[in-house]
Amino acid sequence: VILRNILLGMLAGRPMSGYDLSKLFERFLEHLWSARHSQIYPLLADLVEDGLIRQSGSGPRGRKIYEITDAGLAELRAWLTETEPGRTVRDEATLRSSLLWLLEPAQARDYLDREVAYHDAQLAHYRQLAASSTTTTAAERAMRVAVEAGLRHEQAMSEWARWASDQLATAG
Amino acid sequence: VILRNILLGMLAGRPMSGYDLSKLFERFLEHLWSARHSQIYPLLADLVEDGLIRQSGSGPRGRKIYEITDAGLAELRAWLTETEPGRTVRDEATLRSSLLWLLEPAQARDYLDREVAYHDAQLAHYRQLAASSTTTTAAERAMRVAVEAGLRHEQAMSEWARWASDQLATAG
DNA sequence: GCCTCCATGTAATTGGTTACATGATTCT
DNA sequence: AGAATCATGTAACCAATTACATGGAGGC
Repeated sequence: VILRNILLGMLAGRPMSGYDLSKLFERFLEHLWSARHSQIYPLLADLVEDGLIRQSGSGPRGRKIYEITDAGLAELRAWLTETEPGRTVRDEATLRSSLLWLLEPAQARDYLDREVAYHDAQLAHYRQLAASSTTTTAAERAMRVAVEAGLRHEQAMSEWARWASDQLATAG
Repeated sequence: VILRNILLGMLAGRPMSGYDLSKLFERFLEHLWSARHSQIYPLLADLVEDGLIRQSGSGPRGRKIYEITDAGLAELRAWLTETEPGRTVRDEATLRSSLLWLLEPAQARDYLDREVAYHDAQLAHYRQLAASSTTTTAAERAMRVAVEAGLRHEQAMSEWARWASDQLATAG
C-alpha cells in the first residue's frame, strides 16, 4: 500500500509511464526505496481499475502514459493526512556493524572504512542535489526538504562510522 | 538470507531462545530492522536442520535455548567478509515528506511536527539505552555501537524535521 | 481465581525480487 | 545489420506481516 501511494504521488507531479516511474526509482530513489518494473506494472493496472489513475496518452513501443484522477488525488491526500507512516527503517549495512566483533579487528576496521567512504559519497551526492535544485514551486521546495533529510542522514552516518572505527581502535 | 545471518550473529553473542531474539529486536534493533516471532521461530528450525545452530538447553514453558555451531560461525564470518551489504534503505516517513507539497501548508506543518515528536521520543529512548548498557563483552560493545547509530540517526532526523517545519513557516 | 507476561508455533496474505518472455525504435 | 535502449508484461519464488491458536508460570 506504500508503493501504491508513492506511485500516485509521482503521477500527481506529472503524467508518466511505468517505464518512467521505474527509471525514477532507479536513478533518484534507490537509497530510499526500491521498486522493480515487475512490481510497478501490475500496480498501475490495479490503480486504473480502482479509478485512481487513467491512461492519458501513449507513445512509441506501446508506451502508456498515466495521469492521476481526482479520486486518486483525494485518496493520496487522505493517506498522507490520516495514516501514520511506518516507522521501521531497514538498513542492512548498519545492522551488520553490530556483528563486527566476530571479525579480526583489521577486517572490522576495513568494513567501517568502507562505510565512511560510502556515506561520504552519498553526502556529496546530496550536497550537489541541494545546491543545484531550484525552490520556486511548492513541489520543488518539498523535494528540497526530502533531499535535506538524506543529506543530514548521510552526514550523521558518516560521523557515526568514523566514531565506531575509533571505538575499535581504542578498545581492541 | 539477511535475517537468517543476523540471528546467527546474535546467537554467536550468547545462547538464547527465539523469544529472547524477538525481544532483542524490539528493544535494540527496531530502527534498523524488524522481525516478528512468527518469522524467527521457523528460521531457527531451518538453522538447526542445516547444522548452523543446535538446541543447547531448555527452560520453563517449553523455552528452547539455542547455541551457534562451528559451521554456523564459519558461515556467518563468510557472509560478513565475502558479501557486500545491500544499500537500499527503506524509510517511508522520509519518502512521504517529498509529497507534502500536495497538502495545505498547515497540514504539512502538522505532519512535520509529528515527525519532530516521534524522533525526539526515539532519541530519548536511545539515550537511555546508551546510558544503561554495559560494555564489558565484545558483543555488548558491538550492540552499543548499533545503538549509537540509532541515536545519531534520530538526532539528525529530529533536527531535520524542525528545520523543515521552519522552512514551511517562512516560505508559506 | 484472574491477569499479565513468557513462550512457542502455524496459516493466510501481502509485498518484493529474480527470472522468463517478447517486441519496437533508435543509434552507429 | 547489429547493438543498445525503450517498453511492457507474467510467473515463480522468497521475505515479511497479520492473524490465529495454545498453554505454562508467576504475581496479586
